[in-house]
Amino acid sequence: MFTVFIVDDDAGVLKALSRLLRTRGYDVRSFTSPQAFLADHDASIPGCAVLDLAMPGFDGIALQRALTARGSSRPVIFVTGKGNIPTSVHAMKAGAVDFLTKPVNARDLLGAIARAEERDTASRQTQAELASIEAKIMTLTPREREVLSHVVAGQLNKQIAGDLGTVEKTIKVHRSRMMEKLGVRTVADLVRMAEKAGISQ
Amino acid sequence: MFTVFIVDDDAGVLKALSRLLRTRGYDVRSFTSPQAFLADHDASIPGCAVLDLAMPGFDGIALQRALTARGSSRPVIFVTGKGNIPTSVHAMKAGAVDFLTKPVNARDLLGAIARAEERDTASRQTQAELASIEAKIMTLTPREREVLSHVVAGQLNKQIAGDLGTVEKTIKVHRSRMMEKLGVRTVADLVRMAEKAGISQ
DNA sequence: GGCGCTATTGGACGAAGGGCCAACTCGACA
DNA sequence: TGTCGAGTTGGCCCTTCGTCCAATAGCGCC
Repeated sequence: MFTVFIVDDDAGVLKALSRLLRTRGYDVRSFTSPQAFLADHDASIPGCAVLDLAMPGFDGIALQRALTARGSSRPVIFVTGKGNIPTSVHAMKAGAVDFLTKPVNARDLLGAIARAEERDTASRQTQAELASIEAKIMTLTPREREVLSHVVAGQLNKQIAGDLGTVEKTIKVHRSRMMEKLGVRTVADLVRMAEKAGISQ
Repeated sequence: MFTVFIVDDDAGVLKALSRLLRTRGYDVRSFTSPQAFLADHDASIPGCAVLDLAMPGFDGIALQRALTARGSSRPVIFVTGKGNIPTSVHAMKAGAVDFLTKPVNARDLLGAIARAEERDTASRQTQAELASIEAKIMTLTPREREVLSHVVAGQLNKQIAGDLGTVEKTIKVHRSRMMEKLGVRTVADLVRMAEKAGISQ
């Protein structure tokens, strides 16, 4: 299920868009103010935000920034009645999926939402992958982590032992347990996993 | 040296921007028509394009598309006197670095060009890296390439031999020559190189 | 003091990797 | 016909890796 969070201070727009999107199978949640949207916003729900640009006190751009600031990668689609080019460009540079002008064309909006969904899905997938890897790395002991970084650097057990001030035998044990905990069987898989986690770049 | 290719049908604008950019140390090349710019355009020169959006017959957006179509990743900055939001959004989605409105603010333009330079440098670096890897892979014999893909998949020599219908000894020879040609000494380095080249995803 | 976790090390053995030397086959090319 | 590159294989030897069994030592916690 994909949720569209609509934020617009115009109740009429909110209602019209909600109806359109619900008929297309989206779960819709409407908010008349940015504050209401941000309060208790659950970033873990797959979805995108459709934001009105011009809202009193707290415009869409600021809302986009607030989302980014709190680490949410929620895709954003802007909808505006009185925007200008610099604003639209700024929004796009800040990562907006699209920037539509009112009256909103249904096809454009649905297209933008489809792209937002793709982006959200992809981003969640990478995030989940990264989180899974980091969780596994968390289970490693400090020594095992050291061995990990030396192994992905391509060092031999003997060399690692020298660097860590111990003997090859000890490295073998750490290495074996580390591979076991990370759930990989070959060095190739280990390196790919480490690359995703950004180890030893 | 970073070159700024300016395309504008207004000679006055061309002259003014050229002067500004030259004083900032950029190499500037001016064109009064998209055709003149595209003719004999050398994509190997580090630089970015500053395009006027509204030009007779062949607008900036089409020019951006033409650049993309011919495989050039030349960063593009738009400058326009009479653009609209949908156009600016489209340009940004197509990868434009920035979309400025006339009269162009010098600081904005210089900022955009600085970002374009960063992007160009980064893109050229990745391209060069990729080209270097692909060149090395080109020197491999077909058999060596097969062995390469099996090695980065984490297979043992014996398993590779089975898959390729030969014996372990033969694989060792191919493997050794392959590593030698690719200039890597460890499997870890090999996997990282293969990842960049998009092998076995 | 005992328990669990972490780090350490030893011996032993089989499996796998890698280098060196040598040789054979086959198709392309001069 | 002879040479060359590519692919193939053999033997020999050394290094490296992985694993099993076994054991010691320090540290924090109940």
